[in-house]
Amino acid sequence: MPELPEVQTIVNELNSHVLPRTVIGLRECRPGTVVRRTDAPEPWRITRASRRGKFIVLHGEHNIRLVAHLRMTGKFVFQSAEEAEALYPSLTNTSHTHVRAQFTFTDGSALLFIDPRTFGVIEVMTARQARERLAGLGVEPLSKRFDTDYLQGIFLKRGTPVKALLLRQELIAGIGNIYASEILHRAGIAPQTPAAALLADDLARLVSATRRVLRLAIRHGGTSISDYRRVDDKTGEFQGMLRVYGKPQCRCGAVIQREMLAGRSTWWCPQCQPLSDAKYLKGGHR
DNA sequence: ACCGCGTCCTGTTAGC
DNA sequence: TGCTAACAGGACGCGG
Repeated sequence: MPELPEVQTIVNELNSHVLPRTVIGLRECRPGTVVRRTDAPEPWRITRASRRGKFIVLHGEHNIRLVAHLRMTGKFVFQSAEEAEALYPSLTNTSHTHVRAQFTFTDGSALLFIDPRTFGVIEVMTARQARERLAGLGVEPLSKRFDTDYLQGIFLKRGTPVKALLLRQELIAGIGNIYASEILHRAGIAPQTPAAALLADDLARLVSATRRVLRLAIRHGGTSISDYRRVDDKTGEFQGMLRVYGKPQCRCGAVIQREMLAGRSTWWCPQCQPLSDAKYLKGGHR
């Protein structure tokens, strides 16, 4: 589920509503959810949260970092001291099911890690280990390094459909299945287009569409398709601005097509994102 | 190097 | 209505 805009929204809300706080307990409610690569002597203070790709990093004293990945269905839900106390001592028996881990803070408040499909993980590690963990990620699509030159480099001689490459975290960090479709639609590029067949003009539109879509989505608190919720349990608002993902019809009137590409459902408008054979024949950039 | 597939899980929905 | 199968926002590892 959570892609860059959702993860950024969560990080922003952790920073504005939850952190800094001091942890007196990190309880693993389901084995395998919390991976301890270093000791975190409690209590310890979490000062702030940051994002790298789709990872959430919680920065703490004693050089401790918590690196969390929400995968498909993970979410953080904050409980004030009053809310947490009302449910004590049946901590797992909260109004939420699927609580996989729980942070308890010195002021009695709590942060729940909820994840029905249990793919999500929270890793406790040192700052150095965290750097290594995240070292393999590609450029941040909202950074200056993400430009047409960069795309040209990673698309060079690749016949892979451009959408499959947008999803590769070691190339570009943070784009997932929904935004890949939305970005390509706004760039006017068919998802099946072989990456190397994109022209300089296409790359420029792809860069600007990526920035535009991700920024807009962040501004609207992300996309809530089914179970994504913000830390305060509110929904995001970007789902109202989706143009192809899950849509029957494009605003241009054409019927939206759906196809499995690289194992993921892919949505596009055949009219706004034409498959141009002429481009392939020319091949390469420029 | 690349592709598709199965895998980790649970929940929801579409179809019979 | 009730059962079953397909599918779901992610990522990794395998074999071809």
